[in-house]
Amino acid sequence: MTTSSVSRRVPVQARSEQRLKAILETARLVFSEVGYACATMTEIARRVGVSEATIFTYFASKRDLCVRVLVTWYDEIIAQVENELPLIAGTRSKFTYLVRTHLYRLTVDGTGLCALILSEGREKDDKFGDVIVELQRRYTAPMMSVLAEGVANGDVRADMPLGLLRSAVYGPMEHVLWDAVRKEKAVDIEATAASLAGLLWQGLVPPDTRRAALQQLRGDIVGAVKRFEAAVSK
Amino acid sequence: MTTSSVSRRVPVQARSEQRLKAILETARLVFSEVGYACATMTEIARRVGVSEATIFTYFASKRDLCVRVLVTWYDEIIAQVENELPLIAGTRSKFTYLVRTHLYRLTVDGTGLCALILSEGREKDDKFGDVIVELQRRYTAPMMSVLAEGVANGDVRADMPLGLLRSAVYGPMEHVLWDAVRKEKAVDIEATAASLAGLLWQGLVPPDTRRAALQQLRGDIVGAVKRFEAAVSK
Amino acid sequence: MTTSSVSRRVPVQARSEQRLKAILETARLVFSEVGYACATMTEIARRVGVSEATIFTYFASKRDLCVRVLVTWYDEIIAQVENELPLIAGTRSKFTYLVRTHLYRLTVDGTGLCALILSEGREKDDKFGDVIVELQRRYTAPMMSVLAEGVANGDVRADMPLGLLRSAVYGPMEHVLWDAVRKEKAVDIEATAASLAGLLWQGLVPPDTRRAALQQLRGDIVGAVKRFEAAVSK
Amino acid sequence: MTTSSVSRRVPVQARSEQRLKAILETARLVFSEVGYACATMTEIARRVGVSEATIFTYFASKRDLCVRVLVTWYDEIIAQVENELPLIAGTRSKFTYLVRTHLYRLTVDGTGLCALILSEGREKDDKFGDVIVELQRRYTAPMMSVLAEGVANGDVRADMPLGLLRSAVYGPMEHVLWDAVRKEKAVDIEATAASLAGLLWQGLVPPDTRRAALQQLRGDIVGAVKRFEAAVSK
DNA sequence: AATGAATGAGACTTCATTCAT
DNA sequence: CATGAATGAAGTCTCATTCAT
Repeated sequence: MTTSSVSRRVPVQARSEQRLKAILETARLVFSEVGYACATMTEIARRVGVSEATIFTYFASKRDLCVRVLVTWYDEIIAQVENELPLIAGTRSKFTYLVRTHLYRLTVDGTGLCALILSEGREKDDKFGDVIVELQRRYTAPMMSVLAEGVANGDVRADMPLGLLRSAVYGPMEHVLWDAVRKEKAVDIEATAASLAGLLWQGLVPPDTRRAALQQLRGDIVGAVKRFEAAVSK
Repeated sequence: MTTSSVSRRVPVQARSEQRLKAILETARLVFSEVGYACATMTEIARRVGVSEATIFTYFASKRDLCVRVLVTWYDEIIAQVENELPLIAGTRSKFTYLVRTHLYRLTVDGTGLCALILSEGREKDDKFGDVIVELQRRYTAPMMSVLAEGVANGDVRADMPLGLLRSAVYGPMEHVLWDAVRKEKAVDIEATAASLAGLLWQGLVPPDTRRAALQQLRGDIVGAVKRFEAAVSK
Repeated sequence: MTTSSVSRRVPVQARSEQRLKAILETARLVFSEVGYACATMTEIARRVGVSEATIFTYFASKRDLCVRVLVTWYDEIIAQVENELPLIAGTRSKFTYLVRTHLYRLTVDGTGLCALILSEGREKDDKFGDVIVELQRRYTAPMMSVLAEGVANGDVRADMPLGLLRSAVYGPMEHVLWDAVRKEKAVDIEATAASLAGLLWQGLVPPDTRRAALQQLRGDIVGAVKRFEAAVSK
Repeated sequence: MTTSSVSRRVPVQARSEQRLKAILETARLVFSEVGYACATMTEIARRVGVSEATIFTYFASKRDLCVRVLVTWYDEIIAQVENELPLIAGTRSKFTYLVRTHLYRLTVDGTGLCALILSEGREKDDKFGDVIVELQRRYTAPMMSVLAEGVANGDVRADMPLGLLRSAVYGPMEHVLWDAVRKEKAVDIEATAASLAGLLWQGLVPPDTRRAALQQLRGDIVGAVKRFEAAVSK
């Protein structure tokens, strides 16, 4: 009311876009906090400061709003990763980066969205179609690449399906965060990320690394002996 | 249906207990499938083949029914573990057993209950009071003991909080199963359990034990060789 | 259970009658406490210590039970009054007796039944038919007789319809008791009865009896004196 | 119906306020007729001609609706009395005015609300908190003042607690009206008010008024005699 | 006679969604 | 574009009542 009469020169389109963003952000919060089923359009509208009807001029339905929230969220984080990951070298470094980033994201945005995805993503009557599955696939793609790469160059064990490795990586992180939320205690992201990355990486490296190390050691010794014999025989 | 037409000699009490069990089982299914909020008494009643009102003669409320479902489920699995675990010797064997059992349970009952617990366990307005938290604690107690024991006797790394280890263990399993559910493909429990247990265990052992020793040995030899070669080449 | 095997020689009929009485008494209590609508068969059954179904073998319906409760209650009090009233002589004494008795009854049984009658007796869809009206009529009959008698012999004012007098008498008593119940404070029946009876009786006596006579006498004397003075002063 | 086809120029706001009033009025009726427990939102909605849900956009709950009905009703009548009472002089005139006004109110609105207040006001589980008690207090405040005033200046007997006087005053009126409702016959308000006020007032005046009249008479006579003797002795 | 079990009908309440303005 | 108002559909829960045993 007060605002509209004074605010000049805000292009019509812009106002709409701001509003759209506001709704998306608020919805993200609300869905995060209480889950899809318990979230109400009334609450979202109230927080944004518009009427419920207004939301329906931007989004066709509650479901639609939720999907857009998820897509937006994923897009942000995927973009970030796609920007930063290439700057990092080494399988292990990349792995550690992804772990930290994931943990960071979840912590900042609450685990709500995560829970949302996990909870709602599994309904039989695929309320959200395959949207979530696809987003999840895109989101985990970089990690999958890193792991695949690792497998290829021998940094990562090749004796398990990649899918299992992915679970072994993402599972703990979600678990850590739910724990944190449940106990309402803050997580020391950096420390946790480092610990988890360490533990997981140790689990991920080929179990034969030690044998390999032995092989290498033997190679070294054999080489040294050979060189020694060569030197001696001169 | 089948029963009702000829139902003879079903002792009065028995009928009631069967009903109770039927409701519990059906409710377990329904809650698993769609979560607490989306599950409806109507649907549960429909599947059991009774009127909604009947359910309310057995359970005071939807919440009550759900709590009883969870308690029942946990009680079963906890009992099983408490029976079998003592028969197993060795930290690693116990660990592997617990992983397999957990995986097996989740697979058989669907991950629904698991999701239920994780989703509903985190609501601010503790709809379920501390019931869930306590159940969860009892359930994970054996694993925590095994890990603690391992830490004590040097089988398990001592450089991380136990809580983190727990997350590192349970997280992947849930993840694996959601994946399976999402893709509606069966899980080869034995194989998956073996793989996961292997991977996780490798992550759990103290990073410095044998490998570090190997590294040191190799370092020593390489150093010696170098010094020797240097001496020779002079 | 325990009882039935030992209790010998209680004639079948008697057991039934005891039970019937027990139900009636409990129902009276419950209806008194919470009113017809809020009273539940479950609660009554629980207090009596029988199953709900049992009550339905004694009473056709909740409504029926309630009517029987009222009839029983009225019958008791009506019988009492019909026994005692004839022993009392004098309009005013009878009046006072009735006031005290009414107050006493209501206080002992709680005002609940009274409220019940007043609340439920006025429903359009005469749930209770004319049962209540008729009971009420029988109950107030003695008081009406006393008042009519009083009017006949000049003890009670004749310038108002009897119905109004009845209201003037019973209204305050109910009011007093509701007040008491609302404030949860005990009523000093004797004192209150005396006060009320006094106040009401003073209102009931013909306004013109003694006072009017007095007025007239005074008028006469004053007139005579004036005339006399006038005559003298001339 | 009539409105909807042509509804022009009904200001947006107005429609809503009309609705609110319509609901309040209808609810007042329904609650009056059948009491709180038996009144259903369905019935109220049906009579107003809206859906049940609509009512819930105006009132948070059945209880809320009922409270608002009561408050509205009381506010109206309290306002009226506070306007008119100061214009009247003399304890007795004020008393009579209040009796007539009360009777009039109750007759117009039915005694239903009154019953509602009395019935619901006494529930143990203070469904309505102290709302009713407070309203009742405000409503009867003017009468209490008048009575207190009367006691102070000797117009009203001082030998009973005010509370008892209040009961003696309000009780009969409610009784009269219930009678009327039960018999579905109209009440001649003016006549009944006059009669009741007369009867009650007579009960309320100090019982020694007659003795006072006698005293006065004797005084008159003694005075006259004195004047007579004085005249004679001249 | 007594009852355990079951239920139909209906209560209040919530909420996503529509629509005229 | 924004919204006040309205609502249908559905949800949880209550309770008097029935019936086979």
